[in-house]
Amino acid sequence: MASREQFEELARQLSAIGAVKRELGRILPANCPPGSAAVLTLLDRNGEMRMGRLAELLAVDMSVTSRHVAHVVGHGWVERCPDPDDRRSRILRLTPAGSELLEDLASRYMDSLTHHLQDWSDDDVGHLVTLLARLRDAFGDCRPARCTTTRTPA
Amino acid sequence: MASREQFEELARQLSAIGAVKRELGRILPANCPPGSAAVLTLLDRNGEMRMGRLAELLAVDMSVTSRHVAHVVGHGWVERCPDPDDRRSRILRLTPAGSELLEDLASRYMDSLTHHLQDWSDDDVGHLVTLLARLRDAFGDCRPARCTTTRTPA
DNA sequence: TATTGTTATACTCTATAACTATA
DNA sequence: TATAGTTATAGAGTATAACAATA
Repeated sequence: MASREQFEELARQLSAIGAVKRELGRILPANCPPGSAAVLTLLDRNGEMRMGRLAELLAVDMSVTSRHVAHVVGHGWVERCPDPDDRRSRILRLTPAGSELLEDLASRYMDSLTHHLQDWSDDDVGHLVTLLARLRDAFGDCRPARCTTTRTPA
Repeated sequence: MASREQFEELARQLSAIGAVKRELGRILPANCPPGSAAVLTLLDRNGEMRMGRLAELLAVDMSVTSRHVAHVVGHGWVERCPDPDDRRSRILRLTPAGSELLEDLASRYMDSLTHHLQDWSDDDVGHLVTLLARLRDAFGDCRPARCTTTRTPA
């Protein structure tokens, strides 16, 4: 188990890493904010899925997911298909235009990261990726608890 | 130099780590949003400083810094002292109340991180902290360029 | 009655631009 | 004329709550 000082330092570094996230966000196309990029990436990685599942992967409330999805659907990057098994639900699927945009995003990330991480070895990046994945995993489904309380029946 | 796939994966993990940051943000006291916590932490770590320097450390525009500082000053956690060397400038200094709050924040981070990172070794955390610091460093001062253009003289 | 998803509203964070006061 | 900092305004992200449609 790590020390208190280490945990404080970790909290600090996580706060500071926001600058890197913002910088990577700035290289995106003007009509594709980071939230949209996240949706497209997850659909590409995990295949078609329903809103609820996407909200889980994004680790945000479904209302937030709904807004992000509305944006990418509006741009033709994702389509919302009816779910034959449950008519309340909708299946989200990447369109060819969405895949094309993802290619563009990958190039942009590549450009920025090769520029900033010139002296990083393959192992350095691999190690960081592994630790970040492990950290994310350690927090599991950490979305705020939805208020499931049915209005007091009487 | 790392591969394109690794860089894509890094971009993904950085996006996903937002969930961890949000979760850590949720454990803060209601009157202390993450932006305020960041200001207090930096003043604690680096000692008193001017607005411009703080903006640099936060890696955000000075207008953003100004808002955050107004909040912590409003709560009595930081004081803005006149700078004897330059009357345009103000020196920011942590107050005793600010130091006290930082103690509370450290406990909260400690609680949450010990809970989530139970099976992490000292080395695991140390390694992650080191790599995050190096990543942040690789991006240097990545704030958006201020528009310094003097209105076209003619 | 519970669940899936949407919409309305509010709050935080960030950026741009215009402004004040010094230098 | 340039710099330090503030304020006004706008856009993106997220959370809560109320709602509609379906299970």
